[in-house]
Formats: sequence, structure tokens, C-alpha cells
Amino acid sequence: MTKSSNSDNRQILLQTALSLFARRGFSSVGVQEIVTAAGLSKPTLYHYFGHKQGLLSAILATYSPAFLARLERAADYQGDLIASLEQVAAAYFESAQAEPDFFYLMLSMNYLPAEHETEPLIQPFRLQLQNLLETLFIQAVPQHGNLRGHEVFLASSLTGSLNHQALALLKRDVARTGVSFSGQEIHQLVKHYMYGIYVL
Amino acid sequence: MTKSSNSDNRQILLQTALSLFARRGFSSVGVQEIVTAAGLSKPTLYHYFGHKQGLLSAILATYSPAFLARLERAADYQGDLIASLEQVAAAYFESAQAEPDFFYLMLSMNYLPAEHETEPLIQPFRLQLQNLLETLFIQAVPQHGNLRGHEVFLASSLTGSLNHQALALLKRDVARTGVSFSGQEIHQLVKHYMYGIYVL
DNA sequence: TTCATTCTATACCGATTGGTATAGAATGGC
DNA sequence: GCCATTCTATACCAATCGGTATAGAATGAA
Repeated sequence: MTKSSNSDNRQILLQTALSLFARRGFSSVGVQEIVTAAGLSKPTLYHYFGHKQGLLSAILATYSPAFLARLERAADYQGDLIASLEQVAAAYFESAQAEPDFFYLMLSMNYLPAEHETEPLIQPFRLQLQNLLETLFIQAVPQHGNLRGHEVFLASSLTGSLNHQALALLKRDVARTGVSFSGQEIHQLVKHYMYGIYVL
Repeated sequence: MTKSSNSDNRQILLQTALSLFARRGFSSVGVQEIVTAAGLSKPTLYHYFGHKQGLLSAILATYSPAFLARLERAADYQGDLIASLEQVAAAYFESAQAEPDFFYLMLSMNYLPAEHETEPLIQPFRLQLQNLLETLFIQAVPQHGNLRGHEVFLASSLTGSLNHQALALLKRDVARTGVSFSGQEIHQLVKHYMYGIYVL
């Protein structure tokens, strides 16, 4: 190599595309629109990402590791399931707050049709998240024997609640600068999840 | 009027479009692909639906009333919240089973970005569903005073759980002829929703 | 300096996008 | 029969789609 990589433009393209995809969806945003918004040209984009899907793939590769790592730390089980769940919920909402565009993109991709062109890209992410939560519940089985055999259901149900709650908050706060997730919502969600409706 | 309407082709186009939208998403399916799959031509489609969005709008107008009416009947509160919730969950899954394409389309549209071109079409549907469930919880307040003030959260959380559970089942059973939702999943979901994890 | 390599833009490609102008076929009212 | 209306197809529209051929600018290694 004789020329050091000028990855500034790569970053600009990545951010611009993320913003547009998160707001209007992958399929509805054209490559020309991305490069125009970024103040660059198509060959630059294709130099760094190869094709349109590669751009989305790079977005996932850039943001999802930190997201999943943070959740994995939060899901660390130390004998207190409630504490772990509250940490997971907090990490989930805080990640959404830290990278709202990425979070929104993940959220929408997660519910896309099975034969959608982006499904192969989101599937590993979904599986990792599901595994992460299942592992937490499996670890909690010794203290909570009644969980046994329900790990898949519990992980799926928790993800659904977190997603839908986050969606409502994102749509509600769409006009503000930052999305705010109060600790109250976290406690409410976890308490309801653990004890049902009678503790609300 | 001098010629009675031949709405067969209208129905064919509606069904074909529904099937394609449910499988690959609204934005990824072109008008030409729809009419080719239906064995018709573009002017026929534009005669009945005006534009591409009108086609999606007609799909919603055709299927959502029955879906919501069925849920409304199921959500009828007779003093037993558990019974109502089980009826709602059963109605939700049975509707998904009865019209899997429509259900999948609703599900994916529900989590699309706020500025997606189809958001105005799905918003009324989402609000009606949310209202329907909130009303149920409000009616249950006299018997369950601790619910008061949490109706919005509970309706949102329930929807999220139902959606994510339905998604998992749909993806799991994607290859089979019909999607099967066992009564076991319904009981599990409602019991967990009411009493938390300790009854599983 | 020379040269290989990286990066970027102009201009273009064929294919497809949503949508339509035109005209003809079908059909019911009269 | 005749006419109005509904429905449908061929052929077309400008615009955009994802992607690229070509060439030049920039830069580091030698």
C-alpha cells in the first residue's frame, strides 16, 4: 500500500446512510440519495462498500458488537434475576438512547418479512440477542426452578415487550433532540415481567 | 352505469399484492411484478386502486375491520380479566392463522420507521388496537385497582409480547401449509402476563 | 522522480420504477 | 340497433434504480 486510507468519507457515508435507512427504510432509500446527502459520489460509496447491501452490512458490523456486548455485560447473572433483568432493560433503553438511528433500524429490520432482502443480515443479530437472554434464564433455573423449559418463551416475550415499549417511546419523542427513557419505565416493565399485574 | 362491475380482477390483484407485500415488503415489490403475477396489466390495477399506495390502502380496508372486530369481541370484559386476556390472545393468534399474509404485513408495517411512506396507513390500525386493549384494562380497574394509571403500559406490553410471540411462530412454521398456534402458548403467555414468572 | 496504489468524480449503462395516453373490447340501458 | 360506461391491453413516458467504465487526483514507497 502506498496511500494511507482516508476513511473520513467512509464514515460520512456510513452515518448518512444509517440516518436515512433509520428514517425511511432500506428499500426506500436510493444510493444516489445517500451520496448526494453525503456530498460525495457513487464510485466513492461503491469503493468502500461494494454494493448497497454491503453498506447496510457495514452499518451492522459497526454498531451491533457494542450493542450486544453492552447487553451481554448487563445480562451477567450473579444470583439475582431481577437485578439482571433491570440491568438488561436499562442497557437496552440506554443503547437506544445512545444510538437512536441504529436502534430504530434494528427494530424495524427485526420485524421485516422473512423473504425480505435484508433478512440474512439481521438474522444473526436476532439470534445472538435471543441466545443472550435465553442464557440468562437458563442460569437462573437453579434459583427459579419453575423457569425450566420456558427459557425460549421468556426470552422472546421479554424482547417483544422491550421492543414495543421502546417503539412507543421513540415515536412519542420523535421530535425531541434526545430520547429519554426514565428509570420508572424500566422498573415497571421488570416488575410486571417478574410478578405480573398485581404489583403495579 | 351500464356495465356491471367485474370485481374478479380486483380481488385477484388484491390477493396477489397482499401475498407479495407480506413476503417481501411493500417497497420491494414493483407494480409490474404484481400485475404479471396476477396475469393482468397495469391499467387494470390503476383503474381499481388509483396508485400503488391505494392498493395497500385497499388491503387494509378489506382485512383490518374483521381483524379488529374479532379482537373487540374477544376483549369484551365480563368481570374476569384473565378470561378476557385469553380470549384476546386466542383471537390474535387465530386471526394470524386465518389470514397469515395480512397478519404478517400488519406486523412488519407496525415496526416500520416513522417516516416510512406507509406509516400513515398503519397508524390508525395501531391506535385502534392500542385503544381496544387500553379500554379492556380500564374496565378491569374496579376489580384490579392496582392497574389504574398503567393501562397504556399494559396494553403496549401485551401487544409487544403477542407480536413477538407470533413472529417467532410465523418464522418457525414458515415452511408448513398452515401456521399452528397451540392453546398452550396462549395460556403460558396470559399466565405469565398476569402472575409473572413464578407460576410457570 | 518514478511508480504503484488508493481514492474520487463525470458520465454513462441497461433495467426497472410508478404512472399514463390511447384505443379497443365487453356489457347493460334504451 | 345504439350509446354510455366499464374494463382491459399495448405501448409508451420521464425518472430513478443499482452499478460501472474511464480517467484523473492524491499520496506514500522506492
